[in-house]
Amino acid sequence: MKKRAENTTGIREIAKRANVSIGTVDRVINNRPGVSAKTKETIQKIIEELDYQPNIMARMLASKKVIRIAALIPSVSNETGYWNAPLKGINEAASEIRNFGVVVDNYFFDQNAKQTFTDQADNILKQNYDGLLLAPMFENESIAFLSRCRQNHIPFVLINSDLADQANVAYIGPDLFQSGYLAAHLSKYLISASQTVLVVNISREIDLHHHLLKKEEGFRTSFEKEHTGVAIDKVDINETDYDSLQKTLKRVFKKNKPDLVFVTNSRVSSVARFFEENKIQDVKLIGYDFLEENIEYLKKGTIDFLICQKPQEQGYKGVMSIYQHLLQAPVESVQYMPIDIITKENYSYYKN
Amino acid sequence: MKKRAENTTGIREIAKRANVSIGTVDRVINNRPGVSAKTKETIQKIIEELDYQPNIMARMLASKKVIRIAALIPSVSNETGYWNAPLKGINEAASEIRNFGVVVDNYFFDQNAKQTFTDQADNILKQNYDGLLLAPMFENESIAFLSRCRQNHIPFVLINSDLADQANVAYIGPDLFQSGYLAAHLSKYLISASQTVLVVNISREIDLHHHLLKKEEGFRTSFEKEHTGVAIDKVDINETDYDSLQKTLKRVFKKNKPDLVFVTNSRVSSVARFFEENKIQDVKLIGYDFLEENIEYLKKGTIDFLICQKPQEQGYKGVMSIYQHLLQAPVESVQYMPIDIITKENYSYYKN
DNA sequence: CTGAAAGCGCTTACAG
DNA sequence: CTGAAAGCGCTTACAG
Repeated sequence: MKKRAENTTGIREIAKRANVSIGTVDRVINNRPGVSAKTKETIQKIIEELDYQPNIMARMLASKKVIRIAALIPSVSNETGYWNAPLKGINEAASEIRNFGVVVDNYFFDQNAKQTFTDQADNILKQNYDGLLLAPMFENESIAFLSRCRQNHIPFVLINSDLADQANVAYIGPDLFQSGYLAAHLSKYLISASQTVLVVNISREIDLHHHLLKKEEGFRTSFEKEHTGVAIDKVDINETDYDSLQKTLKRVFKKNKPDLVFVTNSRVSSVARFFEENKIQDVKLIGYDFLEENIEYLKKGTIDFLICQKPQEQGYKGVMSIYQHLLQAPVESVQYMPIDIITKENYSYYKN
Repeated sequence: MKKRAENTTGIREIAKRANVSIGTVDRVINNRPGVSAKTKETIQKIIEELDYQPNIMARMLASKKVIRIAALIPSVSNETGYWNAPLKGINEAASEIRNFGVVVDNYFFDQNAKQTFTDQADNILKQNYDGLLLAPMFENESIAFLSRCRQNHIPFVLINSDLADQANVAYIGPDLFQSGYLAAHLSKYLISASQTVLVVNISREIDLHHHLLKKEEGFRTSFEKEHTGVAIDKVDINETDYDSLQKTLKRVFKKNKPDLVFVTNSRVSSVARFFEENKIQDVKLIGYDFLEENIEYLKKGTIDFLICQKPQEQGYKGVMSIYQHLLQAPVESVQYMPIDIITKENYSYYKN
């Protein structure tokens, strides 16, 4: 390896040109008070001329600072292993930047209990982190939390589902509306005009899981726009255990059996199980996420296709984005994930 | 931000415990000669006990070293813009690690002239880089080049197409065989048994573009394995200009018109143009890569689907992998890209 | 074979 | 408002 070229652009060079000490230069670079307007100006001019870029390594070393990032995401439940993937991405990013003085602490909440969310939010605020990565599953609670983060000048990125007007550094995740829209578009290949579609939202806190509703909205819009004459019913299932789900679906199917079911999240495998146990074979089924249980049903043909949006990458990029921001580097504020279609034919090639 | 905890694990602490100077500790950490076997051993023991991890930032700063990486990839020709995407990924990675004393130099060669490849290879070897990123489009020339890299102890990663037994740090790109295999699998939905398929390889140096042949092999294997009775013809087109291509295809189609054409690289748009100009509408068409001209034909329905394998990510991960390796971090040695299927329905959501 | 000193490009008290 | 000194955790000559 070669030696770095003689440094003629450092803080020392600036000091020499401005006829001041490096301490003064440091003050204006870091916007610290105690510099006369005049010297400040001359120094800034020189900085521009030299196109000075601070040496991040020297800075981190000298300041002995550690960048502390908190990540708050749902815990992996026995109902769905989805959050394994974002967590993996978060940990991957964390280990890549550990060498550069960054610590990432993971916090988890139960998607079925919003109290656990607010508890963890309080926890995080007490610890005074430098940045936050959040999966804002509960809308109102998230908004309250983020408002307190803003008060404490803690920048944050959002992953998995978006929240409008939160002054977040970045959103990394699906375009929820488009995701539902594409699902509808593909559905049109599976059914014909004037058939019936059923949208199924499964969540104990549906009113709070705004992201499900955005997907539903995109789904409906696609059908409405193209005037297919397809009728769209919907059902919200507020209990996530299989028995409750079965009871509800039985009732709905008895009343009006659909030709296609669109499940707005990863719990599509429960519906597939319902199909299997009740020998329902003529109903198409679409849902979300590359989970082992979903893939099983995809293989068998019970599920027709799954939509997946790179959950691991969301975690990885989420951490990297907040880190880049804390390093004062520019960060793309909206990073939509691609909308991947998983079928029986290509699932074995998919990388989560 | 918090102060880093009191450092009780640094080189200084090791020196104290071993009753030596930090210079000696440095020598054993970096495997430099001039340390007695005995002190070396005691120091190593302490390093293990403390689970000592060197501070990369301090190391880079003190050594004034710059990590220099060369990237050698095809230039963007007017025939195909494919290599824009990997280049973008390379540059993205380069700018992310520039702060950490890394310089990435890009070199380009003309895919239609292997001389330009060997010239650039010579160039790179003269400059004594610390690491190399290579798209080994020309098989024999690449093998010769890499053998010289090994002699010079320059580690390298391969992207886009693999080469066996080269002792590379990593391969990042498609599983070529599987890519062709999946293409064949999906083709079966477009045609029926006992129809005819034509494989088209377009390249001025086909014998050297081994990666096209690997895709063809996967494609054939899939059909053979499932005994569909489909007949597979093939044609190699050695001139990449449209007129030559048209002439050849006209001849082939006259003799035996296929029901489906599989183009093994991104030049599928030329075949689409041929279809269009000659009013061929009943032949299915499959090819590679998310390029503007390909997407145009996909929209029109001339191309049925495209296979795409994250070219930008290949460039990004290629640089990051060689960088991690030079930092002594472990790197996954085979990183296959997902095999994405692009259709009229989902192309607008695809991220290259 | 080993040690002591200087320095990498910054930041952080402290002194004036 | 400004400067001089010490130090971050290493590496690099140089001296012995």
